[in-house]
Amino acid sequence: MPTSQKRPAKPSGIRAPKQERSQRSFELVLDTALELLAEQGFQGFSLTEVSRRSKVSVGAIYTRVDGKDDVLRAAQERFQEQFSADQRELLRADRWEGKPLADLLPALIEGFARLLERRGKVLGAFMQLGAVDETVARVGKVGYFDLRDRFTALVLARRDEIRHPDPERAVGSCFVTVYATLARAMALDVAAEAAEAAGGDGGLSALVEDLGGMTLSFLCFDRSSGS
Amino acid sequence: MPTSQKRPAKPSGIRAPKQERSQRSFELVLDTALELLAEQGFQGFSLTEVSRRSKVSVGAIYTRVDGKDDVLRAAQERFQEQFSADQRELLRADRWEGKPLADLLPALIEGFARLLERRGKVLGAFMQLGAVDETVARVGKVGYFDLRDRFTALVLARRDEIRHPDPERAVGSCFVTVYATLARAMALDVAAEAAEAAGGDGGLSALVEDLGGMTLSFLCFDRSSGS
Amino acid sequence: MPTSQKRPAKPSGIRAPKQERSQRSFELVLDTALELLAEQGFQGFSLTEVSRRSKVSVGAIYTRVDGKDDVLRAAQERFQEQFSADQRELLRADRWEGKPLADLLPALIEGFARLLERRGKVLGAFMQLGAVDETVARVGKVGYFDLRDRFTALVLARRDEIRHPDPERAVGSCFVTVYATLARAMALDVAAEAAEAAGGDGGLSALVEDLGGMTLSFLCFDRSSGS
Amino acid sequence: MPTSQKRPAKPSGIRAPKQERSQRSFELVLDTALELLAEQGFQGFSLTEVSRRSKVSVGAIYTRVDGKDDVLRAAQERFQEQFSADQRELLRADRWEGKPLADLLPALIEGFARLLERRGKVLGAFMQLGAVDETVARVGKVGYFDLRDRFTALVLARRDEIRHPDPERAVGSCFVTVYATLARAMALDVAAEAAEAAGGDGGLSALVEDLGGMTLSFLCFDRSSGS
DNA sequence: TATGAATGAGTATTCATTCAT
DNA sequence: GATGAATGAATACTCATTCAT
Repeated sequence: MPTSQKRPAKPSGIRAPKQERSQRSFELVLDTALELLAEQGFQGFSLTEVSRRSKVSVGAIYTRVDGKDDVLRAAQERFQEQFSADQRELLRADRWEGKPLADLLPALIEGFARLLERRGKVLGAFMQLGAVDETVARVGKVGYFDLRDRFTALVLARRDEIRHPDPERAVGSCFVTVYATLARAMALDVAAEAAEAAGGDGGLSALVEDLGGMTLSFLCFDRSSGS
Repeated sequence: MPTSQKRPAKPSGIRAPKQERSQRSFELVLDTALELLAEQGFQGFSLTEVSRRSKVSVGAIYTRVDGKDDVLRAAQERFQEQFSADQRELLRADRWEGKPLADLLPALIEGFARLLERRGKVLGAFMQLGAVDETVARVGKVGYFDLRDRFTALVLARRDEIRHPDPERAVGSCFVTVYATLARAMALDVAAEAAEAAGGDGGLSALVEDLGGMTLSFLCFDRSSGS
Repeated sequence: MPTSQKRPAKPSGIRAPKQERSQRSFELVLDTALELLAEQGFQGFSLTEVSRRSKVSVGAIYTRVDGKDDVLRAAQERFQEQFSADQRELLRADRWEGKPLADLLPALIEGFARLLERRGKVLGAFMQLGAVDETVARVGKVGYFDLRDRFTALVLARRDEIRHPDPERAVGSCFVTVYATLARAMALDVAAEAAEAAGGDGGLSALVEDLGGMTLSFLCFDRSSGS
Repeated sequence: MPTSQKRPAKPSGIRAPKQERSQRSFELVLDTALELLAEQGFQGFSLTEVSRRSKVSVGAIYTRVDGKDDVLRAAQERFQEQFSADQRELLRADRWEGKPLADLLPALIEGFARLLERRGKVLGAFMQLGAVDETVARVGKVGYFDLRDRFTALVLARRDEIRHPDPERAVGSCFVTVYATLARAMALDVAAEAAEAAGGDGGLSALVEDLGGMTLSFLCFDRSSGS
C-alpha cells in the first residue's frame, strides 16, 4: 500500500501585516478565496482568479504569503476563526442554562445543522485538502476538537440525566456522529438527494430530528432493565 | 448567487475492450487511477502520472476513453463494482439468518467499518468529485442507495424487535448516520486522530461499538414509558 | 527574407500493387483522401480519418506508402489522372472541328469553369501544399502545363483569326489568366461572394462571359488601327 | 453531401496592449507569425514555433489573445493593415491625375504585381485559411472589396475612354481577372515556373504586360464594328 | 511596496508511425 | 500481408511564480 505523501507542515508562511490598508486588503483576498472555494471547490481555484475577483494584484498577494498553498492555509485559518465564533455563540453556556438534556440536545443539533448549512461546502473542501496537506489537516482538527470539547462540556453538565455507564465517551461518540452526519449531508446536497430518494426519508429536518432521538436514547437508555 | 456549474452528464464514453490483453491493461490503468486518487486526491491526479505509473501510454488510454474526466468516471465505475461486491457479500441475507437485532446491528456496523477502512480515501475523493461532475454524483448515489436499501431490508426483517413508531424512517436514519460517521472517520485518519486526541476516546473500535449502541437504543427504546 | 524550406522531392514512395484486391483497396484510400481534402482542407486530414472512412487499416496503408505525405502525393497523382481525363475530353480536337475562335473560346472557358467547379477545392488544397512540398508542386505543374499546351494547340489552330503579333505568347497569357481567375473563383465560394457584393457583378456566369470577351478581344483586337 | 463546418466567427478576442513594451512585443509575435506562414503555410504553423522564433513566451502570447486561431486572425489583421496601406498608396487618385487609360491600366497592374510579389505567399495562406475560418474569410473579403472599389473608381474616372456597354461590370471583371492572375502567379513561384517551362513564356513581366493589353482591349474594343 | 505582464513548467490531447497478433 | 492497438513526440493551453516598472 502506497504511503500518503502529505505536503509537509510549513511554519506559517503568512507574513505580518505591517500596514493598515495592507491588512484589510489581505483579508479581502482570503474572503474571496473562501467564496471561490465554496463555489467551485478546487477545480476553478487559482490565484489568478482570486486576484481578479478581489481586485488585489497577484504580486500583492505574494508579499503576504509564500504561494498558493499558503493562501489556502491562511484562508482556512480565517475560516476557522469565523466558524469558531459561530460555534462559541451557539455553545455559550448561559444560553442553555437550566435546559434539560431532552431540550438541549435537539436544539444543539439543530444549531449545528444551521452552522454547517452555511459552511458545509467550504468545510468539505478543506477536509479533502487536509487529506493532502498536513497543516490544513492539523488546523482542521484543532477546530474540530475545540468544538467537540465545548459540546461535551455543555452536555456533561447534565451528567445526572445520562444513564450511559461511560458518559465522557458516550457524549464524545454522540458528537462525532452528529457532526459527521450533518457535515456529510451538507457537503452533498441533501435536498436533491431527498428528492431522488424513492424511499420517503423526509430530508434534512427528519434527519436532524432523528439525530436528536438517537443521541438522546443512547445517553438515556436504561441498560439495567431490557436486553 | 453564483450557480455551481457541474460538468454535464456524459453517456459513458468508455469504449469496449475487444482484445484480451487490452482489457487487462485498461484495468491496470483504472487501478492506478484509484491508487493515485487515494494518495493524492485531485491535486496530484494527472493522466501523465497515471500513464507513468501504469506503464500504459497516454495514447493507449485515449483509445479506451474520451479524456481525463472519462478516466475518472471509468475508475469510479470499477471502484463501485468492487465496493458493491464487498457490500453484497457483507449483506447477504442468509449470512444473518436468525440473528436478533442486537447481534445483527453491531456486526453490520463492524462490517461497514472494515469496508470503509479499505475504500474510505477513494470514496471521499469521489464524493468531492461528485460536487463537480454530474455523472460521478449520480453513480455514487446509486451505489449509496443500493447499499442503504440492502441494509434497510435486512434490518426491517427484524421489525418485531423495533419499537420505533416509524421503523422505515428510523432505519433509514440509522443507515445515514452510521455510513456518514464511518466514512468520515476513514477518510480522515482516525488512528492519527485518536493518537493526537487529548481526551481518551478509544479510537475507531469504541466508535464502532457506540454506533451500535446508538442505533440499537434508537430503534428499540421504549417511548411509551419514560420521557 | 527567410528561404522557403520545401520538403525535398522524394523518389516515388508508392510501392507496386502486387495483388489485385490490394490495388483496388489502395485506390479506395486515395479517393477517400481526396474526398476528405475537398471537405476539410488540411485541417481535419489525418491518416486515422482516412483509414476510418475507407475501412482500410492504417497498417495496410503503410504497406503501400511511406507515410502521410506520401499518401497526399499519391492522392494528388490520382487526382491529376482524373482531372487530365476530364481535360482531354473537353479539349478533344475533333469536338471543336470547324468552330471559329469566337465560339471556341467562350465554350472552352465555360468548360473550364465546369471542370474547376468540380475540382476547385481539392486543386486549391494541392496548390497550397505545393508551396511546401516540392513533389506536389512539380506534379501540379506538369498537369498545368499539359493543360496549357492542349489549350494553346487548340486555339492556335485558329491562328488566322488572331491578330495579336505574338500569338503563342498571347494565347499562353490567355490561358494563364482564364485558369487563375476561374480557379480562384472556385476555391472561394463565388456564389457567396456574389451575394455579399454590393456592386452588381452577376456572379460566376458574368465572369465566365467576360473572360471570353476579354481573351477574344485581346487576341483579335486590331492594333494597327486604334490606340 | 457533407457540409464544410467553418469555425464560427469570433468577436475579435485580441486584447488591448496597455503597456508600451507589451505592444511592441505583440507586434513582433504577429510579424513572426506572418513570416512563419509565408514559409511553411499551415502545416508548420504552431504557437510553440512562433514563441520560439519571436522569443516571446507562450504565456505572454496568451495574455493578448484567446488561442491559436486568434493569433492567426490578429496576424491577418496586421497583414491587412500593411497591405491596405500599400494599396492606398498605389491607388491614390492624385497620383494618376490626367493619365489616360492606356497608361493607367498597365501601370496599375504593374503596381499590383509588385504589391502581390511581396505579399502573395501570405495572402495565399490566408485565402486557404479562409476556407476554414469564417472570420478570416470575412476580413479577407473586406480587404479585397475595398481594393476592388478603389480600382474601379479610378478606372471608371476614365469612363469616356471605355467603349464596353456595361463599364461597371467590365471594370469589375478586369479587376477580378488581374487580381486572381497575379495572386496565383505570386503564390506559386513564377520565376521557377518560367524557368521550368518548356515553351518560352517570358515569365512575370510578359504576363503583366499582357494583362494590361487584355484589359485595355476588353474595355476599349469597338463592338459596334467587327464581330 | 504594488502592479500585472511575462515566464515556463506542467497538463490534456492528437496523430503519425510501429508492431504484436 | 492485414489489422488496429500501442507508442510517444508534438501541440495547445493554464497557472503558479517572478520581476521590471
